[in-house]
Amino acid sequence: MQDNLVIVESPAKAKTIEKLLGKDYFVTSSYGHIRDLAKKGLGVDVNNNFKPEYIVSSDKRKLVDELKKLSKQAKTIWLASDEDREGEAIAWHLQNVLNLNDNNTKRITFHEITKDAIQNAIKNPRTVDLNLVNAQQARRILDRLVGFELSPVLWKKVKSSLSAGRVQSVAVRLVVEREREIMDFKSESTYKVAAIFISANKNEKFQLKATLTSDFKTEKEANDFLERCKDAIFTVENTDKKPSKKSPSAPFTTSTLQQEASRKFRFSVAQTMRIAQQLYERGLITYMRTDSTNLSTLALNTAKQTIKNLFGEKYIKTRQYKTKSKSAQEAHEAIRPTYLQNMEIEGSAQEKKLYNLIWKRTIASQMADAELEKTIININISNNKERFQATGEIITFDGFLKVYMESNDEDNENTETSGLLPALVAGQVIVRKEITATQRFSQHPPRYTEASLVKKLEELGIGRPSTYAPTISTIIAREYVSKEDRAGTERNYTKLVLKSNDIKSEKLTETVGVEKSKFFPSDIGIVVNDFLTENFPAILNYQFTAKIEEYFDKIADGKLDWTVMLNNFYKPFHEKVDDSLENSQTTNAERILGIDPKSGKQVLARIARFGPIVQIGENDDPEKKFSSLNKGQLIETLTLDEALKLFELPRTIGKYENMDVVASTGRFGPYVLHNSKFISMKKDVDDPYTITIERAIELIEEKRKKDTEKHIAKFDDIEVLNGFYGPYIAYGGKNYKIPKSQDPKMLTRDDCLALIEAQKNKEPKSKTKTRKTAIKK
DNA sequence: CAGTGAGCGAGCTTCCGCTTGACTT
Repeated sequence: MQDNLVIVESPAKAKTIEKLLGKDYFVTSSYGHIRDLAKKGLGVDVNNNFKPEYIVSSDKRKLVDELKKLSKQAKTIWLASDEDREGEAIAWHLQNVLNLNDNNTKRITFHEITKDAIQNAIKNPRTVDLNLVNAQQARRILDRLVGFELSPVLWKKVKSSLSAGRVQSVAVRLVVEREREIMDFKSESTYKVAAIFISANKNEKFQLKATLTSDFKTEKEANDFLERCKDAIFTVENTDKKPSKKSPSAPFTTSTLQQEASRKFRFSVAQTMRIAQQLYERGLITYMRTDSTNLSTLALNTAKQTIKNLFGEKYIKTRQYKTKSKSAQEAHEAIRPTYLQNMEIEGSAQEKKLYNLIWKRTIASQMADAELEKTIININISNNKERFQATGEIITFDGFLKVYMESNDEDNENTETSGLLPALVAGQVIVRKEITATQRFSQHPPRYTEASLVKKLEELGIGRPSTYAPTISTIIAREYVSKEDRAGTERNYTKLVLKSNDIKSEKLTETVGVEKSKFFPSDIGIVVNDFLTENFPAILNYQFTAKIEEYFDKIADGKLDWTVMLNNFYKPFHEKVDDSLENSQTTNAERILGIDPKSGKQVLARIARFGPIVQIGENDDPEKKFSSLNKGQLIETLTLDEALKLFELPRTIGKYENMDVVASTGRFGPYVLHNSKFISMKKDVDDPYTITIERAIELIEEKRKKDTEKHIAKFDDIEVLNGFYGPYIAYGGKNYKIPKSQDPKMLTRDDCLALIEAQKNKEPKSKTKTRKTAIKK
């Protein structure tokens, strides 16, 4: 056993550091925090200066025993957890739980895993910084108090098992408020005018695209303008050339990586993190949970060399990026390839893609600015005060654009910029070839994607790199929000075209409102948000986290006592909790929609035990009827007509083989019911309100055919079936794989039994798993 | 899997941030 025991947070990091430190050091890891507030109850004694009750979590007990043993054998213990608030707390917990002595325990930190940095750290040890630890305790305890006092209020006033917290509740608020902005949004149309000009001289050939600098509100105005253009003379007023520059973006942090992977590859944030973790564990990239844009000197030098080799000296520009977020704790580097000279790696398609993206972003960040030349040509209209403008942009030096271009959230369809413009001179007359006025509609603010929500949270300083993905999972798991697609609707628009001396008006249609993987709030999400913003505005305030972070900073600087800070927060907060438990209304989002013309009874929408419903008849009406809302419908926006339509299902549409055929919508979408068999309707093809008996029979027959194909063979109690993932064997309620080498049609009973036996033996030992990720009931 | 929509009320639920596994379909 070595004399020196070094404890870091992550095992992958431990491995690299051990290599750098040599044989006198044994490096191991704590796997993050080793203990936490007690799970049962509050875990904090609010009447005794917020004394925390810390418990080593069950899945860490073995590890802690191991660390205890190792620390007893070592002469010196080096606590090398991260340099931030959480890392300091980990060191402190280790010291306490492992009963480490002050005289042989040393706290070291480094933000670069290089031999120099680590040896330097070893030379300059310190003791655990209790102020920083206290800032972490304050953070931890405040989050516990908020979460564990607010959630029970929701259980009582809204629905059991709900949750609230400093981070998740604000995330939900963002989604709900965006949806409300969209509900209130009134789309307005304008007429945008674009023209194509050609030369007045027949020997000179060019086409110049230009747009009018102002829009028209109505079709009449646009038409009048085109009328005037008929006789107008178009003259180049002036041309203007301006050089401009584009600079590369900073290297990746967790959130920018999530955003780019989402925009470029449509990865979910969890997916991105999973892939990045694999790259990290294989030693291919630096740590993937970071808010730092910092690059090590080693990385800067390798980048320089790599750029020089690939593109030449003039593409190099060494840059050090300042980390934007104030809360940045600079414990890590930016996310970058460990070996920048490797542009590509081996691995799965996804790993290759993500790695290459990280490589490009890192290399680009150390490359020269791109140089552009922007040309603007203003075109005067003889009988109009408006003017046309053509803009062109050419790249005079590509610089970093050679490897990387950041994607944009908004698809900016309106900005039309061409490349090189024809060389025109002021005073030159040009001729119109075509002028069009197209009706365009203003768009509602975009719904959040996973990545854009993360971006927004980061801007507000809410959440940390390690929690962005879990926060998204939580608000989905609680069913406050859902990630959905929407088909979009058709919209008519008008286009006026002036060609020669005719103005033609065309009626066109376009599809609008198509959504892919966007966040929509649920009814329960809306109710919970409204309740919380009404009763606990301070906590739901977007600035709340930023404000308390200032206090945590003061605690870390030793300028504020953490218990004083907590007391100042907790007293009014807890009073509000008590007051709310006592006095606030329980809420079920009830909304009266109107009167059912058939029965004359009241129609009402509300949240019931299993979700949102509409109800015809008062609560005390013994003949009241219910129906669930369809997917995508919200209580807040449901109309009386939509509500009544829900009661048209289930619908008997006819008979087949002497049995009723019923169309309806269930939990899994629209279906046809026949002979007590359910057959799903085809998405975007069938509609339960309009489906005919002929089409229903088609579906029934189709299903039957599929079912017969499903059964490949049957031997008494063993069946060979065709499943979603291919053929398999079903026996005793369990499924077994069929190796690719065997033809499922040729299997005998004995073959099957052999396969079953073979797979039974290597059945995995069942481990008890209890993690918060499995939140579903 | 394609329903229910209350009801006695017991007993449970819940936070945020550090870390990796071990589940399979």
